[in-house]
Amino acid sequence: MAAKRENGRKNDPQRTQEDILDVATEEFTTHGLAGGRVDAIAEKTRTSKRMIYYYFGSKEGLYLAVLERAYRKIRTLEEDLQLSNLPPEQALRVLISTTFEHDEANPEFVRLVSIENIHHAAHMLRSEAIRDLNVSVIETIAAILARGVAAGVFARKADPIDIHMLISAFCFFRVSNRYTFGTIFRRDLSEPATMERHKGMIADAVISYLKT
Amino acid sequence: MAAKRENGRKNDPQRTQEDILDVATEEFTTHGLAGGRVDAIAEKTRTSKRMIYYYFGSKEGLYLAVLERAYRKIRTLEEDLQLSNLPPEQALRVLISTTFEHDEANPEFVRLVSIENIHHAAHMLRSEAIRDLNVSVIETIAAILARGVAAGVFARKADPIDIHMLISAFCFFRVSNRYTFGTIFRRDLSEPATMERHKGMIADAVISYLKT
DNA sequence: CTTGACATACGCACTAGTTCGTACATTTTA
DNA sequence: TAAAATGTACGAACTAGTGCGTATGTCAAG
Repeated sequence: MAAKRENGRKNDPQRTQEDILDVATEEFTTHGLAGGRVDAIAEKTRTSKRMIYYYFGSKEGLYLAVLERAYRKIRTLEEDLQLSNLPPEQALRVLISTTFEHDEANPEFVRLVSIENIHHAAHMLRSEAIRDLNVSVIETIAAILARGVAAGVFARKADPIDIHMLISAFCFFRVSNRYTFGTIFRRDLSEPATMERHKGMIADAVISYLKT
Repeated sequence: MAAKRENGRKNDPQRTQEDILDVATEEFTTHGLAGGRVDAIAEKTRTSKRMIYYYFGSKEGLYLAVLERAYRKIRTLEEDLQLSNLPPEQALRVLISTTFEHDEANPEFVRLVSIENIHHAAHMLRSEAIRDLNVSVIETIAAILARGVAAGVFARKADPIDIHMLISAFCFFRVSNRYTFGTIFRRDLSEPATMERHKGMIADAVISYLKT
């Protein structure tokens, strides 16, 4: 919006807040909630610590803002996916691909969710915006499964939430457990060839499961 | 080993250390490494903070000891599993069942691994004991897969580490993401009926994948 | 179009409380 | 008595949060 002038201050609340959230996301995802330092965030910001408290009230408030922004980002990406035209099997493959690539492309989000689980999802509980999410994915899957069963391509009547979990678990784990898994098995999970193989594997596993 | 006498102190270093480790495990798994408080651990212990530093040197030293003990506990459990007598498909089902139940029975372990991943597996790297683990599982899976392919029951030549990941991801995710998943989908993952269904699902998914 | 009043945006430097770690004293065991 | 094990009390450093003063933008009155 407004260009930055050389001399003197230029008020730009929106940009200041975005800047704080960017830095805070980085800090929290690499050190956790308790491990993240407000002073460290302040230092890496264009602005000061005082501003963090001015806008977000507390460390927890800042963390919650980071979490909500991360979820909001996803929602926008998940929405426009036209699957009802595709045949069931192909629709499912597209959905799985999308989930896979999404987790791969958003490790900060994956890490935030991991952190939330360590804290028993305490902050998510307080945010209605977040809870109401993800439900759309279930409806999408339910529709695909129903079409598949009706068309006779899927033999098994599976629960859509279970299927979502089967897909999500694999895609999420690849990112969330990248470091321990990589260390133990000396394997780089972010290598393109490995990624492609894994993407194919989870899709084949889900589909062959449904066909049996 | 040594019984506790009523009057006066009874030196029992082993027991003291075990006690500290028990409490520390609880503290770290519920608050993370940075969030865990040494003073809180000391208070819940039969002994004092001084002893924590006497035996473990530092907070990180204590954390590492907790981590190593958790891994050691697993190794002992995983060893005696006689699968080479069973037909491949059944052997795989037993292995999957074991993994599933193991993760379910050891949420502290799952949480420690999650915490390690947030810290980029930095502590695991420094512990040789931990790195050399898990390799036996891969050999077990490799043997089962080879037998299955030879016998013609498995059509697909899969990589054992990939298969381990497919299994492990699902079992791990159910426990590690219990809170966020439960919150979003209002589903209690520790319910017996749900557990049984999921255990069957992951086994069926892996096996139908290999048969395709 | 200038001036001044007021709300919002911002920064410095400080405080109160916490947290890891230790010096020192003491007890138990051998 | 020496060595190992343990308890108490304290300190140095860190960390979340704040008091207070300043800059900037807006809008209405002159």
